[in-house]
Amino acid sequence: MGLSYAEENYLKAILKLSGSPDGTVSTNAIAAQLDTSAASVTDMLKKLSDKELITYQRYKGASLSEEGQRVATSLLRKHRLWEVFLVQSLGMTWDEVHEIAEELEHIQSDRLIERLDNFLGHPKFDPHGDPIPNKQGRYTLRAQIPLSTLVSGQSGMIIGVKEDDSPFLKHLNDKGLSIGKIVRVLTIDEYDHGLLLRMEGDDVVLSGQVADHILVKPVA
Amino acid sequence: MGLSYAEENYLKAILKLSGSPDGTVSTNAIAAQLDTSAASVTDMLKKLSDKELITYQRYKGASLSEEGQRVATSLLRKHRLWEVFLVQSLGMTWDEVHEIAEELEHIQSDRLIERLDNFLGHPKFDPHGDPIPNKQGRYTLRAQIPLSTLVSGQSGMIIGVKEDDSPFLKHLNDKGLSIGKIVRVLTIDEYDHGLLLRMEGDDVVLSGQVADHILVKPVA
DNA sequence: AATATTTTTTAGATTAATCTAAATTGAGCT
DNA sequence: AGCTCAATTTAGATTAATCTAAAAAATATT
Repeated sequence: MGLSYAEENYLKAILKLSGSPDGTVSTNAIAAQLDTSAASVTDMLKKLSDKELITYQRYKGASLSEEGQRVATSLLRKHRLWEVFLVQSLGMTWDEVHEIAEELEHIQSDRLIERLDNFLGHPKFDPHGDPIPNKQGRYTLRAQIPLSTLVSGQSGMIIGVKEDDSPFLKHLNDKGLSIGKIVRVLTIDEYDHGLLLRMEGDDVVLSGQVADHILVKPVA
Repeated sequence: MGLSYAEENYLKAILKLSGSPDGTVSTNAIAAQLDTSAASVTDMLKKLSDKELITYQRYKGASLSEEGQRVATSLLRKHRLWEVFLVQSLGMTWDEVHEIAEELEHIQSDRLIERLDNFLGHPKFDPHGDPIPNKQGRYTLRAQIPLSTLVSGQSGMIIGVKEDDSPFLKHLNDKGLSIGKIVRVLTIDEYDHGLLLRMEGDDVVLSGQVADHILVKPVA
């Protein structure tokens, strides 16, 4: 028997919040992540615990079991593969694909996903620069650091973002920033940490907060 | 606000059963189609009527409203476009795509569907030979007749099937029958109406019932 | 250590979709 | 017109997921 959308979303939230695949997560943190009440979370944690998808102790929080990790990682894999498809094949923009992938990730068919993976050429990263777990749930970690940590004169290739929300991604798009682009830091404001960047000849101004949420790979 | 999966499935069932986009459908027919109880159907018909997606009169049956037709046809469009994608792009077989498309058709995004349609080259028919409604809900009807109506010596190109269920499609696959193949009727059994066909040099035997569910376009 | 605060859980209700069993309606047949 | 029977609807329950408000446990503060 498959899991419900709700159950799957809880597992994803726990994986996301635990950061490390292991690690325990509080009821309130999950409630905030899923924008629901703590009481609902408690109910669901009991159910997931009964199904042995998580380890749960009253008042102590929850962590994914082996099986729970498997399921959650598989959802991540599906989500990210669909995002690649939407951007690469259908030509959608990276700021509009997240919500659609949020629905597509629940489609039930292992065969479909393996075919899709093959069709896309086994990509290792999604359009936001996040790594795509392989069939076994393993994924490469990429050397990525916030753009805000570069020093004046240094260059970096944009490989991802920390925030997934649409307004933020749209903001980047508007500035011409996207995956693969190489930027060079011209100046950094000492007071507010705002950046002046040069990208493909154009100069772009970026606030410190925004630069903090853009991930780059340093380039020689 | 979008509709629930359940509501969408009822609209699809009504469209399918009414044959002609108009035409009224009985409670029991819907219950049989969706493999549910008549009582459940009554509940749902009331709800859909409140939302003005159908016209419904107690004890008299239901028919789609303008808006209901729009929604149901759009579902058909999505279902069939996804089937084309699964077969054409991912290389799946026509007997395994129906159930997956059954899930994919509920994904909410008009932009996604228009992009997919474009990506696929605006196909007019799905892998089962069924016409794909355009954005406005209109679709071409193709001159298609059951294989069982051909007479001895006549040839036809396979363009579709009446049954969508997997065992049936698998059966055809096993016999080497698929969309686009041209078959010639060699003999027809007078007693049980079984057929002997020639296809690409090979001879294939088919029961009358099966031939009745295969759609062909007569070929000179 | 005792108290105050925060977090989490329990209790009790609600909504959507479904079920079974019983009552009602409509249609066909003498 | 009256009767019978199938089709349909109503009544009353059930399950999953959610909510609010109140109680209980854990944590922090004095």
